[in-house]
Amino acid sequence: MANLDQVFHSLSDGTRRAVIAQLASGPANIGDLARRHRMALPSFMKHIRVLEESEIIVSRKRGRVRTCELRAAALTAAQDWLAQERRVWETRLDQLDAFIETLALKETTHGEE
Amino acid sequence: MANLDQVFHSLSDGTRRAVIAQLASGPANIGDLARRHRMALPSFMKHIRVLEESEIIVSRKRGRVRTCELRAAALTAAQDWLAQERRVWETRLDQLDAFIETLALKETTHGEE
DNA sequence: GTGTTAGTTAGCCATATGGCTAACTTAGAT
DNA sequence: ATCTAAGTTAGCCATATGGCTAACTAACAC
Repeated sequence: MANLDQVFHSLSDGTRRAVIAQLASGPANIGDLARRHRMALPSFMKHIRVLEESEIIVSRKRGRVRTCELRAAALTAAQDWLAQERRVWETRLDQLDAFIETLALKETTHGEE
Repeated sequence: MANLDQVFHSLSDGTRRAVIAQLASGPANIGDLARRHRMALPSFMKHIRVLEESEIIVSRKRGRVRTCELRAAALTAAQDWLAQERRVWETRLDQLDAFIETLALKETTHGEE
């Protein structure tokens, strides 16, 4: 299962996010991907490996070309974590709102006494 | 504005994610936060600084205690990026489905000829 | 078979990361 | 005025990161 540390680490680099964006519109092989990022192949390969270890992409080699493909599951894990935290955060703010509302109400009541 | 590199980097560490989770249910001061993570204060402070530089939290000091609070905007930026990529990804899969559907239809038609 | 092409491996380098201790600075408490 | 508590700063250390070049391997093209 995708490890959040690795997934978020993968996402923390612009080159890797660009690769993800490209793969979202369909599989591609490493050469094509690398050409768009002015970077030596071995450097680029490190990014591919990071993405692969975090299970954001999978790749397989046929002949001498390796093609990469996006796996959505890891990204889903990241989204889920964020969504959950947002839920907690928003619930709290709602309760805070409600609390302030009751305070305001009381003051009005007092004011009318 | 929150920088995605920094935001995702912040999220790539379990300690920092735990801090975010705690702050989602309300502000807290650094001492309280640190106590839950068996870690020397200066080490913990580095995490706080990372979170602050990525604008995920803000903090201010009153007297000698510093209290931290979550800022949702940075997390929203991360969520938005993920959502956008998912949109591209899913659109493509839908089109792929549709394409396969038409293929299947054609075959059926041919079969009936 | 000789080249050429697509990846890969090995290894170098500078900087960043994530932990620590020790020593310092204030702010409150007595 | 002292003592204590909450942060902070400085600096050490091992490892990770993100880039590079050079040299190697394995396919495909002629």
